[in-house]
Amino acid sequence: MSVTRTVTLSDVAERAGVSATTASYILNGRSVEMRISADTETRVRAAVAELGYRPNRSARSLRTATTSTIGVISDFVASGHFASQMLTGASAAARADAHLLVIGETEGDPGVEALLIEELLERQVDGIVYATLVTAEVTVPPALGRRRTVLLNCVDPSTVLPAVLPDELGGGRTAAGALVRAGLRSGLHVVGEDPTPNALAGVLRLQGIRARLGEEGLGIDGVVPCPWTVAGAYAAVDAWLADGARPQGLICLNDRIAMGVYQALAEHGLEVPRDVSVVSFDGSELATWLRPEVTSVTLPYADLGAEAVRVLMDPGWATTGVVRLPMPISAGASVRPRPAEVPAS
Amino acid sequence: MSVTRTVTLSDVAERAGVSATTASYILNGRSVEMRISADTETRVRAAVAELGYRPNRSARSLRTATTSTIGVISDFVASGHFASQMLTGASAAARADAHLLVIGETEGDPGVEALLIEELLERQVDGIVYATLVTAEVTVPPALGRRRTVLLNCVDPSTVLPAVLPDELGGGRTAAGALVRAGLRSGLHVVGEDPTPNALAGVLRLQGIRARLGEEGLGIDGVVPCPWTVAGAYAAVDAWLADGARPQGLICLNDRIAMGVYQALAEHGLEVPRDVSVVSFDGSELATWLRPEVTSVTLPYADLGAEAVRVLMDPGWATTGVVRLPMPISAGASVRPRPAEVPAS
DNA sequence: CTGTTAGCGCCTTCAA
DNA sequence: TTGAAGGCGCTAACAG
Repeated sequence: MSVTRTVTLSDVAERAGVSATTASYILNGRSVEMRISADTETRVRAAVAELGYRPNRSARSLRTATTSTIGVISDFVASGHFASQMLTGASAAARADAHLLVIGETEGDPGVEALLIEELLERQVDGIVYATLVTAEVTVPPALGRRRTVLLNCVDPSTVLPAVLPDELGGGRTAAGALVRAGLRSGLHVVGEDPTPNALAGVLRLQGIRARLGEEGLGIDGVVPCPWTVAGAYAAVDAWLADGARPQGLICLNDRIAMGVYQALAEHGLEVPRDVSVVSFDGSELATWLRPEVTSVTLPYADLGAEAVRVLMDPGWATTGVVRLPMPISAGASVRPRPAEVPAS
Repeated sequence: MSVTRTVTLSDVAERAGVSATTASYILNGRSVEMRISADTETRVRAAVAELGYRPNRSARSLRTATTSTIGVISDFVASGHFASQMLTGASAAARADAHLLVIGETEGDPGVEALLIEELLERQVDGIVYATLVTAEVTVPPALGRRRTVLLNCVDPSTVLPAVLPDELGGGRTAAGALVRAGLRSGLHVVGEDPTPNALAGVLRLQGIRARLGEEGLGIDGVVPCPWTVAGAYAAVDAWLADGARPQGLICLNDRIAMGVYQALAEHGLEVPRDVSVVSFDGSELATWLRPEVTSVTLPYADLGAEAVRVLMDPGWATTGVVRLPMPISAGASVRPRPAEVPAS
């Protein structure tokens, strides 16, 4: 029942009858390079197992000035309902490179943010991922200039820092394309409106939608403005329908809006997709919960997180620029197939 | 344009014309205790600012054997849809104590789990929070025995480790109480069934429901078994209603089930709460998205996370035992008020 | 009140 | 192929 003292590398070396140097080489996978005898290696590894030796990273970090740790600064990503997938993707990518994530959630407070960045820097993280819940333009704190940094789901026009974000423009095109392919040519409306000043998603999605429709000589008949919430969308669309609107196709700027739209349509006896085709954005679980499941252009959160970490680790890091990841469409049953296609044979 | 060498404590000391010891005392807030002159302190702080000094935690950790870092081992918490709030709560509580969180998401793989625990231990984390997405019984890996550990949202019957989880039994009572208070005395059914073998939530909620109803001389008329998903609940309840069932009150074991139930009820022309009162569990955002908003017994995720960290930091840690946090009810409009109450005046 | 000294555990040149 | 020695940056006795 002795007090369990920490087992150090020299304990292992002693036990194996070698010097700490030799043990260090072996444990760092340099035994071949150092041409260490198989026998020695076996003895050292045995000693490690018997003693339950575990390297002390603080010591190693002090010596090597690396920590195998990546810092994540985020506003609300961790708490976010599905943006937390960014963390998962990042975590998996980090692990693939034997790194761990230290997270600092700022809850949107610049003071907290500055504090947490300082905290990460003191901890000697090998790099920092600066993530935002909402795709937006930001100005990163200057303190980050001193450490390898990648922006996740945001861009800073004032720097050349690498950034990873979804291809919202392409996503907009994809959404519109789904309606075009279904043969819809009129009565097309967008539901939702850009909520925050520096958010990018809404603007770009709308732009993509217009571009794609334009290629077909089409356009949207209008935008039903509403907040990006279920209740907000319901209220706006309910009033709009009560006013006599009879749309053919609705593009909802996110899945929550789609849910509100479904509720409003039901209220007015309109059925999806029989009376109205609906397409949406996010590709969240909510999309699959609706009846019928809504076709949604997916925000590839996990991929974004993983890619950000990959860029961070990449030697060519500095010249990466802005990476835009595709937004795949997740097909539901909310778009009425083109009539001609049904009896195709 | 010199190469920016790391600024060390002795650089600061030199600049301020004092020894490193003195500088260290000052920066660790021990200047009063050490009765250091105000003038000296001022000079040191000025030097820190001028040089942009930032302490190196690796060195400090090596010396003090503490890291101001808490490790979190979780299966799917980070990616989880709303359980990620546990992380937020934990993060906030940790920050309140100047700690940061290092997360290791295992994705349910025991091999990965063992690896990540090792990784955390090597990094000398001050403590470990072992969290699960689903409230369940687990067996924690033995490696955790060597470090201060708290279980979050799970218990390990084979150990005396402190655990923090929701009071599901009380939650069940609360849910049933909502229906009792509304004057419902018959036609009460539970929707959902325990999905996984070691999950605790379903069993305890049901038990709480039965206990509360029992106090009123009531009972549930039956359980409509179904998976804890929207589609699963819809299918089960739709079939059940088609069979002629006409319930008065439904207690859904989670919010997704409630959504499926709403869909099925609508399909059969039944209105909430006019025809059927509905109560549910989770208190997720989804609950507020339904029309009418469903009354839901809330899983206090953020509190759970915060409490786990608090327990971990507590000196009396070892004797904490199992902490059960209350599940508050979030009132919606899905329970029909007792008729007598309407014309109360 | 402040400075001197001695490591924390590990990696890595250098010498053997 | 292995060992001895030094130091990463910081803290904490112990002296003055």
